[in-house]
Amino acid sequence: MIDFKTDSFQPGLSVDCVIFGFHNNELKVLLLKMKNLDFWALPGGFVGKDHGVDEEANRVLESRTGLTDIFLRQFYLFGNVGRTSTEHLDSLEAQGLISSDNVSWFRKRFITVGYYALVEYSKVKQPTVDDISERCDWCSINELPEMMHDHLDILKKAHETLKKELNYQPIGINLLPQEFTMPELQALYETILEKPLDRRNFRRKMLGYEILINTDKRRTGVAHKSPNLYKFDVKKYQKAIQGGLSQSW
Amino acid sequence: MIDFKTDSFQPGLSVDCVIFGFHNNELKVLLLKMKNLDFWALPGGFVGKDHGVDEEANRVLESRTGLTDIFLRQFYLFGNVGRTSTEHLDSLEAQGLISSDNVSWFRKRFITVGYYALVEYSKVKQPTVDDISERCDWCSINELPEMMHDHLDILKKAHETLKKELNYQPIGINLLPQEFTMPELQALYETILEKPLDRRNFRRKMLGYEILINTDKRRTGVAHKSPNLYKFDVKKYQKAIQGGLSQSW
DNA sequence: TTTTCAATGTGTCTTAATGACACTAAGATA
DNA sequence: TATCTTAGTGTCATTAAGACACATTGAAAA
Repeated sequence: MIDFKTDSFQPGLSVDCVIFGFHNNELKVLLLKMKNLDFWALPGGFVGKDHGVDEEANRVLESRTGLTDIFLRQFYLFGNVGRTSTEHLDSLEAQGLISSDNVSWFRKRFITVGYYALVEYSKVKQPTVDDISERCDWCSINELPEMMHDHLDILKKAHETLKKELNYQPIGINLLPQEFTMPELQALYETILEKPLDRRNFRRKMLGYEILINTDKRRTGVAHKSPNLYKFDVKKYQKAIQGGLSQSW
Repeated sequence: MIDFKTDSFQPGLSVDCVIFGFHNNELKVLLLKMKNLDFWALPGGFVGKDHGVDEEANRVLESRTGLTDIFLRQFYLFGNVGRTSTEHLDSLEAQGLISSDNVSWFRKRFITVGYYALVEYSKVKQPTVDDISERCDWCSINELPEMMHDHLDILKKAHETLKKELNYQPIGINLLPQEFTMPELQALYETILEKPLDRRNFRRKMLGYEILINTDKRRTGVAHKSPNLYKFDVKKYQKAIQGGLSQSW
């Protein structure tokens, strides 16, 4: 149960984080299952009156993953009037997940700022539940459960934005382990873009960015030719993010 | 003077519009000069409790330009704690531009949603002032006056966003008159991108998009060869905006 | 031990897009 | 009529992208 008696939050404003991870060749999102209810929500929070919105997004991310200094980007403000579901609020209230003191606070019209983060799946500590959620799990974006309010729209828009960002900047340093193979990197791109890519052309293009370092090690224990392990050249990677990769003009 | 006694607005939330126009080969922005004060502000508004944020942005745009159905896009939420200037608020108050009843409302921590619009300069009715502004003028983005709060940051970010958008979608249908010449279109691109482009390559690329219709008319009265007039093929233009122009993946 | 299998690594050709670049044409003005 | 300024146009070279096939490796199966 969250208590707002202190009135120390910006009213009608929340932050929701779409936390992407990559595992088993699937793009996953970290979601919370509401206690005793059949819908899930994006991890979110409310913005303290003396805290920046970015700050709150980072706090949410850290509280759910234990990670700091992570790629996290604001992508949209969702400000339609009907974006919250009164049915869902009814359910939360019925389950006692909103204190009676706070009911009016939660019933107000809310806008929410969407952020998306890219995190390394294996680095996320098995996320702990809180007062209002009974599970915090990775869900494949291909099999999403029913979601609270407009959280599905938020998630979809985050994914769209991510797809677009791939045209401007490299990706992977936050989503993959330190060392990875070219096919793994390709699988990540294919998963995000939801389409297959040519192996040879992908390799050529990716190597052309000059952000990869060949570690001269190989991944062993696979029932086929052992692939080469690469890591990112962090400096060049950052520079590529700054400067943007390919611009049309 | 704006009165908030009704308390019918989302507290601590505003909308600011960066309204771009193109005139004399300069990119211009519509700004308001605060009455008797030496700083200017983006046209903005507050979000009614039962109105969507997009809706309010459209209302602001229409109230300042008289135009509806205009390209208008949300691009960022500005949510830092210190983004409003107490000095500026002091000045507004000293000038009596904020009613004493509303002082506390305005002094609250505010976040603002940035929108940018592309409008045809000549179609904008000479904008009327309101209670708190004494002028509403087009300012060249190269010679901007001192601006209120973080409005310069907002403007800069809008311009950046616009530059990026040029990679994805055509531009001009909202900024240029119905009929225009290729050099005029090029000047628009050069102005937005802040760099010169090769005439021949620009023409080739632009015609390659297949969104232009040659009207077989010419612009007369110029002291040199009269250039051809083009117009946009609205259907194809819209389709190009939907589908995006060039994607790297 | 050998064979099989499944995935990896690699190079070339073709086509498309981009960048660089110079001359002729038109129309008003001097 | 000459001049001046800008518009219109085409080619070559370079780069990026798309399509495509075969040899290699290493575990697992035979």
